[in-house]
Amino acid sequence: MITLTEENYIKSIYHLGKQGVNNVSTNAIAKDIKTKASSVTDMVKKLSEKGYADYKKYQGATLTEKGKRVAVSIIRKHRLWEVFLVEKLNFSWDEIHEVAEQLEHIKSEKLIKQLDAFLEYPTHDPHGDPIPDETGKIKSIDKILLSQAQIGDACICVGVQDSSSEFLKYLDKNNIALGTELIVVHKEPFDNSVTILVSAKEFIISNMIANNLFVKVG
Amino acid sequence: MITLTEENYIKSIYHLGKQGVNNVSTNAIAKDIKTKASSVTDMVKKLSEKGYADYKKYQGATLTEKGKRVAVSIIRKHRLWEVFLVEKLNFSWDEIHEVAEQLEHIKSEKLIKQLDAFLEYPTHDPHGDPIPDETGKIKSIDKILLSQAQIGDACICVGVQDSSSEFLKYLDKNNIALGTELIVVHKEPFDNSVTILVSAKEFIISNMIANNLFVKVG
DNA sequence: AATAATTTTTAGATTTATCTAAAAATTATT
DNA sequence: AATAATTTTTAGATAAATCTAAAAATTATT
Ligand SMILES: [Mn+2]
Ligand SMILES: [Mn+2]
Ligand SMILES: [Mn+2]
Ligand SMILES: [Mn+2]
Repeated sequence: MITLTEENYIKSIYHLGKQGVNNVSTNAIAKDIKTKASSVTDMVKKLSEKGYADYKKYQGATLTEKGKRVAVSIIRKHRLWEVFLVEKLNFSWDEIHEVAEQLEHIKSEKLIKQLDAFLEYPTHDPHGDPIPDETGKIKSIDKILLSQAQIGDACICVGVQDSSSEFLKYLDKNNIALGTELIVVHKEPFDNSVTILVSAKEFIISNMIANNLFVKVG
Repeated sequence: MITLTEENYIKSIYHLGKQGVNNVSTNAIAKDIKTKASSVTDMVKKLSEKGYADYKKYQGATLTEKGKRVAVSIIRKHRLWEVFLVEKLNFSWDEIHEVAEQLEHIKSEKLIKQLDAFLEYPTHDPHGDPIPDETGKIKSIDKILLSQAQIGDACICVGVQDSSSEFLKYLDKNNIALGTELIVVHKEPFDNSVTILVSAKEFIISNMIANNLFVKVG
């Protein structure tokens, strides 16, 4: 039996492990989960005992294959529920994450299988993140951060790095959604802001925005 | 903040309070929740402190208005989710209860409002139980147990008392569903079994079955 | 290489929900 | 009314997840 708390730690280790180092530090998990390092040490020991993680003192944690399977399964549920909320219940993309954080822990094989079918096997969630298939396979498209695009590049928005409500509302306000086409007109060396051309209008976005928006070039 | 455990106790007190006495006994709750009486005493004290229940030592517990509102809200969620599982995800009525037990605790006003709309404001769940409206109002139809029906009564099945998988599968196997029409042909005084006429065929059901099937006469 | 700063772990408490065993109160039976 | 049976409560323990404060180990800086 795996508890909700254990699931959240596993998810955190998975996400942090993706973005850089394999051995995820105690402090990194603590910050992510909003708990104290001492609590993380305890939990990471438990996950190790249960076979979900490898852990040696002072060396951080990594997920075992078993742990990874759990992580991917939770992420699959999370993203399918997000699709459901947007497609079927008319939520907007900035309102879904918190609800999906709860729904991802519902335990029923059949539920998620049927939900997947009901949504007609979506491949990406409303934030552009790929949905792992039943076997845990994740096929990610090649996307780059808008901040990495070159002047003259014609891009399509395909995802967000940060899916906080504040950031998503900013994009809504400025008519940027997934699928929106844009051209990089100028990159200001001084502050790394980017001038983009969206629906025939020029528009300047800060480096922070450009650093959180994924695009596909070409 | 109300915990999942507190919600389950409140739901139990509500259900037990309906079926008979107002002051629900410690033992009754313990049996229902599958816990020990001593645990119930502790929790009932806490619910009382938090204003969800009235409790005096050795006198059992009743829900306050606040407690009742919580109970009805959980029941509303439970039943809406059951409708969703059957109508949208092709679950059968004997598979939904356990999943709904989990889903009923998801916290999001908008979620349940939108789900209700998505399901087109259903009035009853797949077991024939009424779904409380947004304000908490429950309009129940007048139904009786089949065991109470008289010989010659033409009935329509409208609900089940017991919604265990075993009972529901029994009904499925014998082609009895909500909406099925039947006529009471005979009531055997010796064992209280009931002979019914369903789709032009006679069929004997035990008293136990007749005691768990709700019908509308006329 | 020694010292300082930071990170991580340990030790001990706390909170929530549970349990067992015993005591107290209530209810039923003689 | 006294005794027996049952129900309910209390007292004390336990498990999960958290916390604070202090100790230990690691990493960075002089
Ligand atoms: Mn999300
Ligand atoms: Mn997402
Ligand atoms: Mn149910
Ligand atoms: Mn039901």
